[in-house]
Amino acid sequence: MRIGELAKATGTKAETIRYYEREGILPAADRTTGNYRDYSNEHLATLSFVRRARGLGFSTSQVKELLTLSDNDDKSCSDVDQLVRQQLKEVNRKIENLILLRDELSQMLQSCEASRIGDCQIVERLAQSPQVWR
Amino acid sequence: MRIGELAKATGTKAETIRYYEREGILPAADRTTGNYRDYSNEHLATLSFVRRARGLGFSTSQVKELLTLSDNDDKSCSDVDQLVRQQLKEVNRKIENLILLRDELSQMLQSCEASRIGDCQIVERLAQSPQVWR
DNA sequence: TATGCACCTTGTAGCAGCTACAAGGTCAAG
DNA sequence: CTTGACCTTGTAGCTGCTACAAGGTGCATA
Repeated sequence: MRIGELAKATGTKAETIRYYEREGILPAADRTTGNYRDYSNEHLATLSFVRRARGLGFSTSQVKELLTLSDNDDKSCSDVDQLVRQQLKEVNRKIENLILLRDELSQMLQSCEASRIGDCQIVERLAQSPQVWR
Repeated sequence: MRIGELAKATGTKAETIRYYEREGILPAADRTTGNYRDYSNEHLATLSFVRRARGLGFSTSQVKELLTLSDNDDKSCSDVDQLVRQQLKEVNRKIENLILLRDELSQMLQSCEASRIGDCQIVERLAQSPQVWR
């Protein structure tokens, strides 16, 4: 199948697929006589895997690791487990930070609604609140 | 005050401060005879504002807007309110996505612990699960 | 006065993960 | 034989910094 078809099938832009090839994330495809990339079902499966892992927040280098691991059937499972655990931790960290952030933002909104007229309390808050972030 | 001092005072790298100047986020400072940037307390206040807003997840262009708004005292409050509301919405969206993501990741881990030996269930899941993300 | 050292200057390139061109080649339908 | 959809490579851009390199400044000390 050509790049456009693969793109459609996986919801990936053709440019992104070529980018993955350049980066060694997706193996290079065979070429047709007209020099078009010619993808196999293997490619389709791998690209789906890649997109899924990326969608789960794994970095491209983590995705590469996952792909390598999933190729060697022996001893890989604990390593994969480790990667997933690490990613889960990271996601939890992000969630916590975002919740703090959300609380601050909604407090801002509340303080604004309290002050009908006059100086904007939000701006004040932005300028003065304690530096809780990060 | 020189850039290093401002950097320390705000927890910002000097390079980032110069970047903000280039991008028109922070106004350019006066120069000393030796061509060093010489910052005022106004700059300090503005940079604190910028860092705080960035820490709350506002993009640099949103930060610019906020700064412009906070300069014109009239009619600005509702615009600021709008920006904050928009950002809050964005943050909530991110939180929801991350929670979905977390659930998937922990399900993966559970399926892995279930299968003591043999093929890695995580890899299977990565390859096959429905495309829930995004 | 010389020298060392911390600090500053500009300019440029790099990071991730794409995305968006431009300029041209291929191929099937009409 | 032309049109138009698709493909090719190459390069530059996006966000928000960060990290150099090569050189200038300013102050304390020998």
